[in-house]
Amino acid sequence: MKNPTVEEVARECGLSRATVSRVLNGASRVKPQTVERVQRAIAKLGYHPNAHARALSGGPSGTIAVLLRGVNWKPYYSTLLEGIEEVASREGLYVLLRTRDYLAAAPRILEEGRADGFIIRNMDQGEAHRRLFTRLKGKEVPFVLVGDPLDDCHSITIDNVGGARAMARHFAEHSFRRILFIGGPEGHVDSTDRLYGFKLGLSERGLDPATMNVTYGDFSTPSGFHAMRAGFSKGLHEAVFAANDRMALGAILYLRQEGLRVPEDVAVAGFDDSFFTEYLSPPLTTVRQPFRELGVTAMEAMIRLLAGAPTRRIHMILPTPLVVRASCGCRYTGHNPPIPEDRLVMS
Amino acid sequence: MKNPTVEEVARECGLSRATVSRVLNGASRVKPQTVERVQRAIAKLGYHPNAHARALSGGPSGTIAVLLRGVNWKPYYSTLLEGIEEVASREGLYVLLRTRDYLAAAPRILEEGRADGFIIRNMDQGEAHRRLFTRLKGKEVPFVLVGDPLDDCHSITIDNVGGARAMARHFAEHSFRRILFIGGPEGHVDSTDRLYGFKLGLSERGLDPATMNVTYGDFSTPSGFHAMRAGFSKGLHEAVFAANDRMALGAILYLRQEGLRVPEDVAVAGFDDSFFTEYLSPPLTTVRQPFRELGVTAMEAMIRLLAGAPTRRIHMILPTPLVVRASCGCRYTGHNPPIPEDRLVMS
DNA sequence: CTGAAAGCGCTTACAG
DNA sequence: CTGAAAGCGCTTACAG
Repeated sequence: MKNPTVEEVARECGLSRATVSRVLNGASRVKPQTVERVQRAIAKLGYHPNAHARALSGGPSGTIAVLLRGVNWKPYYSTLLEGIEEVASREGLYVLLRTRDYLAAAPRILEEGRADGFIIRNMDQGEAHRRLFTRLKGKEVPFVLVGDPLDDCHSITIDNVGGARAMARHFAEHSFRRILFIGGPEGHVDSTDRLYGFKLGLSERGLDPATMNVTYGDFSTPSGFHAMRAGFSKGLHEAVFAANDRMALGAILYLRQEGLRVPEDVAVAGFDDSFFTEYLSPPLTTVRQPFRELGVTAMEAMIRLLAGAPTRRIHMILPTPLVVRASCGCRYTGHNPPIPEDRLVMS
Repeated sequence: MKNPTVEEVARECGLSRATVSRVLNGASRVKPQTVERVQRAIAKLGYHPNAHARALSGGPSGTIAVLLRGVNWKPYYSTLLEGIEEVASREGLYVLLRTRDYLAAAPRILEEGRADGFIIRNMDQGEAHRRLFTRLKGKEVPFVLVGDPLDDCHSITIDNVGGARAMARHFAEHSFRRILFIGGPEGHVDSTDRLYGFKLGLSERGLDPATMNVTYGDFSTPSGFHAMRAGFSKGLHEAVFAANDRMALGAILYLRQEGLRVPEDVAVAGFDDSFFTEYLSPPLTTVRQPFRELGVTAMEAMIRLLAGAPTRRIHMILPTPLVVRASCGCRYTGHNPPIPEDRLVMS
């Protein structure tokens, strides 16, 4: 059974295709009466405009391409996408998701006219990204970056520096002296920013960042384990700040293996506030990343760009609150035994 | 700068649009020489066929709609999508992802011609799903179900029954007698199947399933905690099997609070093999869900359907291996301290 | 406020 | 093996 077309709607209500099309698109200069006639016919026939015909004749495709780096899918992408979809669905937009070698796929998506805009998780491979961005600008297709910001692009970022800085201050309140920082892959923007913010916070409290030890992992739990061991060989630390929660977990596993108690012997903190942190023993002190808000904000920015609004660069930095639990040595009066609802449901 | 069109490619190589179009689509009856001429022109101009024009004139849209229930995003969706994308990108297909009220969105996606096929996570709301499936069949748009199978639809499922049954047998080897099953929401297919399989396994080993206690949660960690408490009030159990890992975690948290040791006092097992299970103390015995394979298999089935192949119903059930660690009382010689790579990267 | 007509960029019988 | 022409379903100046 074929879909009805504008033609048939027009016949149904005794008007022309042009008129039907007009009421379909914002009813500019159409008699209210006529609008109603058309709408009745549309309802009666169960008419839906064909997306391709629409896009081909100059309209928008109604879809936004979301490009995320997919090597090692990250569960937080779920939350990010949730935020993106929340806004997209409200605006009647569709999401074209691409996580596999998206740098290669993006130009095709662009040239084939499949997306009205792009939301891109900018991370490494700066050169290749640059080329993509230039191309997008050439075509005047709007795009917003999530993560690593660039001066001349719209971007939504998380306050890595501020979060780490707050953690440093908290460490200072505990009067920790011998501190270990476990970073992600060397050169990774997020990790670098967190290290920077952490050092900043330390010096603000009169501590010399140079006395701090630094080892590196790759954000995975096992790498945290090994980075902790490497740090351990440089001497005993009172406190460890890992650039993400999973490495913090790895560090805890190592300390436990060595018979050290957390936080009595060594305090540990992470970054992300992943769902499991509150169930660790002790519950992990960390920094919360607002993933859902990141998605919402990025898509809202996209909506504004699509509306052809201002040329002012959008540069937003979302706050990253400190979440103090017990692994730093604080007394945790929080939700363990567990709160009624998970923030993140896993099955 | 505008994209080149077939017209321009045709002019460039001195041929007609028809011919160019032919080499674009499988080069049926075109002189090899000509093919080459056209390809050169395409390369020279950096030509990409417009997706909408193509779809409008009878071709495929090249996109598959993936519908997942989004209320409470589940991290395992990341892994499922990874599998789907792996195959999709290999086949040059795009993924239109929808997780928000997809039952309402699906008809629009269908009628607007946005997808050549649908991959749908069928779970609850049977009636509404049925209507959607009928509609899809009416339009002859192929779709494959992931999860709950239906006789007259193509589907890829996970062996819930078999996995739970294997767990029951394992419990029998431990000679557990007083057993508690913690289910998901009552009536939830996955949970029901796991309960069924578990009972099956017990009776196969000469144990009477009727002696087992059952309490229910909603798959979240806190609900596992409370379900464990509810079970506790029915007497002491030697072993607990939770319908997923997060509830198993909740159960462990409750037992710990009560001063009971796992597995010495109470053995605990879960289902899913989520990333965190191996880092729990003790590492959790569970059943592995092959999420990536689920995605791969579903998309591969879609490819076959798109190729217009056989009308035989596709009904696949993927195996769910038992993962024996320490929480059941077995000696775990596995990867803790952690293995070099996470199966699931979290930040 | 409404309609007839051209055009968006492709594909596919139909001729040759 | 190749080309001229019609058509996919819509939108948008251009007239009126």
